[in-house]
Amino acid sequence: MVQSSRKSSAVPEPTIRRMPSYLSYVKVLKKKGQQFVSSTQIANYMNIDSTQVTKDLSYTSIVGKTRVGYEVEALVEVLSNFLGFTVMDDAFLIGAGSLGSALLHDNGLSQFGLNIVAAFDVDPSTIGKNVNGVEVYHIDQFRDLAQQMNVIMGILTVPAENAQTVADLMVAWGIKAIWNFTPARIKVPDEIIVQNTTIYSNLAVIFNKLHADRKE
Amino acid sequence: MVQSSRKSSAVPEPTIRRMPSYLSYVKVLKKKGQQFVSSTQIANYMNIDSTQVTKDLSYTSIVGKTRVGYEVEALVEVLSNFLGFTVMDDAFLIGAGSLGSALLHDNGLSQFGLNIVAAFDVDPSTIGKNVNGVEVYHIDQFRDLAQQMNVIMGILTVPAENAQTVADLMVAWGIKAIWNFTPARIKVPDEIIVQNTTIYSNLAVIFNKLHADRKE
DNA sequence: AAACAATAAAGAAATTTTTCTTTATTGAAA
DNA sequence: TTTCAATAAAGAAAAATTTCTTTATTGTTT
Repeated sequence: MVQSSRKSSAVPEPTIRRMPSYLSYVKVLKKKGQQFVSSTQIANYMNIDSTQVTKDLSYTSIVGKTRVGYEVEALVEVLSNFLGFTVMDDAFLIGAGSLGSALLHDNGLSQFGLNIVAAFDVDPSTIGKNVNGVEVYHIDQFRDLAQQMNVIMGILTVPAENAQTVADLMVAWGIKAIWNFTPARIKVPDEIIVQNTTIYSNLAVIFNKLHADRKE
Repeated sequence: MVQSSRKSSAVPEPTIRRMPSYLSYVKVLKKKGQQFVSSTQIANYMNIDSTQVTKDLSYTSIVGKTRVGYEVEALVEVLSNFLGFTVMDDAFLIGAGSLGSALLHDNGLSQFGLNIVAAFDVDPSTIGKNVNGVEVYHIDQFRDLAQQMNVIMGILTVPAENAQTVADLMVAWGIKAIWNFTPARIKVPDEIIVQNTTIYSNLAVIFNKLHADRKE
């Protein structure tokens, strides 16, 4: 079976995944007043090879200076832009349970270009509440609000068994991307972007390493 | 700069990362009473190539039957064991803020072999509370409890600026693996396993795809 | 009973990603 | 001023991962 593969971009996904960490780090340096940072310094922080950093940064417009490194301020600027963190995108969050409200509490998201404008649930005890400045509505109000609000992303934090149902609603209501925090794999039309984020994969990786250690 | 690379295992990490999803899915099938599952079916669910599934499963001990597939019950068993989800490991969680308590509320973790036995914080308003059955202690009590409890993993959900300090404590107190949910990159001795889990990487990937679409 | 179709498995090929090597540049030290 | 060392950048090589191809098997249909 062959999978349809939209050549997502010229930039390797591993590179994209490392960049937010570079950015976090360089922001700290900026705060400290450091003016230049070398690939070696970033690599040391990240525990990766320095040529990896150079190569990753070569996908952006920044150019480093031999023997000096990259200008910190410019690098923050360039990375933020490159990653799309400077233009704010609006999102809805559906499922205001424990994970959902943790995300609502995470003010870091807005720093990375994501603005959660409203949350939805079906649980009467959460509806009407205001979580860290975000109003929780009944899910039936989703459609009306979505049209008013020009929201392109839906954050899916409902129980796994409801994931597909809610995803279908999201698609019907015009969402472009779904950030799926449930372990369920949802089916959506090709043009909809889905990003699955499940922490259990990470747990598996840890256990695998722990186990390997035990065997050695 | 060359990085020390402990050849973590013979099994590719991407494979390890996909396996928990296979497991989740096959568990659902088991509940439904389905007796066999083909690589094609799993691949279809996961939206990946079916040979990928076959190859991934070949790292385990299971053997499929031509024209039939894999026995569901056996597959659940084999995958759970392979991933180390059947032996419960004990963990401490440090930082009982919004993300921390979301993790405490996630009963799925115990299904995947992780048992959070205690939580720690410095905030007087959370100390002494019981979150979903887990007691929250002052961080000073960490050492005593760690020795009593044979805990091998520390879950790090403190603010980024405290990550290194707390990681140092964890190491000093004999933890073997750190699951780092902060954006900070921590420095620990080589033998300590660190797994960084930051959701912002996923956000970057989504934005990258959204952007690519806009450009097309 | 024979032909067919769906599948697992193993290995080869292709692709992607990382690491290595080389070169040129430039600030700092001698 | 000259030499040295640290660095970025580009390209080559290596390694890892995914996809493709082939083969053998076996349930189902004719």
